[in-house]
Amino acid sequence: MKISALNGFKDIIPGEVELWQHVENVARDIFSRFNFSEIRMPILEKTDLFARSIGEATDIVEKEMYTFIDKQITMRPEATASLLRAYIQHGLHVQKPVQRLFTIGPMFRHERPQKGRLRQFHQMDVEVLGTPNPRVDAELMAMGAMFLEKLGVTVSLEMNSLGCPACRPGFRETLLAFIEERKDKLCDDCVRRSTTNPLRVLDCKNPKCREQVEEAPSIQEHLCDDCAEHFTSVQKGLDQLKVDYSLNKFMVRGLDYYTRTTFEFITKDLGAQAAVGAGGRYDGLVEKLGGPKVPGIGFALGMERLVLLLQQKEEQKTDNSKIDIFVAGLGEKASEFVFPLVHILRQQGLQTAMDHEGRSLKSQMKQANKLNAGYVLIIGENELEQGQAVLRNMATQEQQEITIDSDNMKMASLLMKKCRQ
RNA sequence: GUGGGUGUAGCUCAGUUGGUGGUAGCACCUGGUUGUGGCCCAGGAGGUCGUGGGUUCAAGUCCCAUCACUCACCCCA
Repeated sequence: MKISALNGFKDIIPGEVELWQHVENVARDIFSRFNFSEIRMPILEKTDLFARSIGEATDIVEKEMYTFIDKQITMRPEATASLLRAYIQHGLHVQKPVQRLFTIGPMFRHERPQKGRLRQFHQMDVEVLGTPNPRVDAELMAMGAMFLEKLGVTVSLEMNSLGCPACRPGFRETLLAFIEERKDKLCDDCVRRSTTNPLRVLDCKNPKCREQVEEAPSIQEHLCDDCAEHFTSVQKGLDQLKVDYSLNKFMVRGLDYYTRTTFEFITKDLGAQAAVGAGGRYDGLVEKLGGPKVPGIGFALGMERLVLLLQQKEEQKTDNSKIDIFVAGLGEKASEFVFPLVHILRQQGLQTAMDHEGRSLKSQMKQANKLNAGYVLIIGENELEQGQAVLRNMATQEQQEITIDSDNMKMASLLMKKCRQ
């Protein structure tokens, strides 16, 4: 029986991994422009951490976590909880009143895989801890937009406010009353939601529910004064930074901890998985996890989704990988001479390849061509006897004779010069 | 957890009413050039037709089961 990877788990093989590196490189570039520092956390945490942060009643905690039951530890289903745990544990709030952190890595959720959704998936997670300032909300969204634009994916930004513990319960009641009136016209899922998470009825995909919900009360009109002021300030900030966005009173978020600002970067090109990035404010969460009473806001980008979008955009990304020099040794004697020389070239910093299979020169030339080598150094029995090797420039097809020096270091520095000029 | 679709070479796919697995394309190897790449030409290698049963003289093809993949629902990045 052939062994294959687990369902929902994927290898990222050469040819594809370059795109991932590209996404990460762009992210690190943009995030550092915004003064973010990287943090890396372990993948395993105590189960309780996620139960407390994400919410006991959410699907993620109820049935999607990879948990070692006997040890009460869980592979993280998202990054925010772990990041906050590290923030609290190391007292990062004392070192700096406002922390701007990001992390990149795998997350695990036992859901049924589909397009843009795997059981092991990768997120880039960005968090700002220690400031309630609505400008930061706008700044974060602007950074996300800048990153996605730099990558070259087109998305739309949608924003909403979910209020705070002062105003959301009131809205919840108003909404429940509205739902109760037309319960018979909603889908089964929505009837269930009305008891588990009424806000979720607002973003049901069912067209009939959408129709019903059209007239539903808007949370944006039920915010308390503080939340309303925060909400308008965020919008003002986005306007100042010239970030395109639209308000979506139906957008709610799945995780319990969100307060006030929530947002999503949405694409039409990924089927059911519309969100390539999403997040929001979570002002009570750090305290809830036993940390200082500090507000926070953050968002996550789904890397699989970004990579899919990039793959769709340009069918074949031209392979730019290139090596400096291919050393072709012909015959056993030459191979023996060439073997340590190649090592010196690598020590000197040249990307160097050679063949170990004793293949013909023609075959080795083909390999060199495939590797996109800048130069090929040809050394066979003849060259060894005459003390002259051939250096071929693959682009210009020009060849020149190089004196073979028994001192590999001298030979290497000569080749360095030739190859790098 | 629920529903639909698909499983043939490393990849993309042909395969007729059941009648011997394809000179198919890409990729790989060798040769055409005593020791010189891309293009071209010739040749080669590569398969338990997802797996296990069943029907039949005969199954890649029909039936059942199972596994995997995939899309969607739920949920979510």
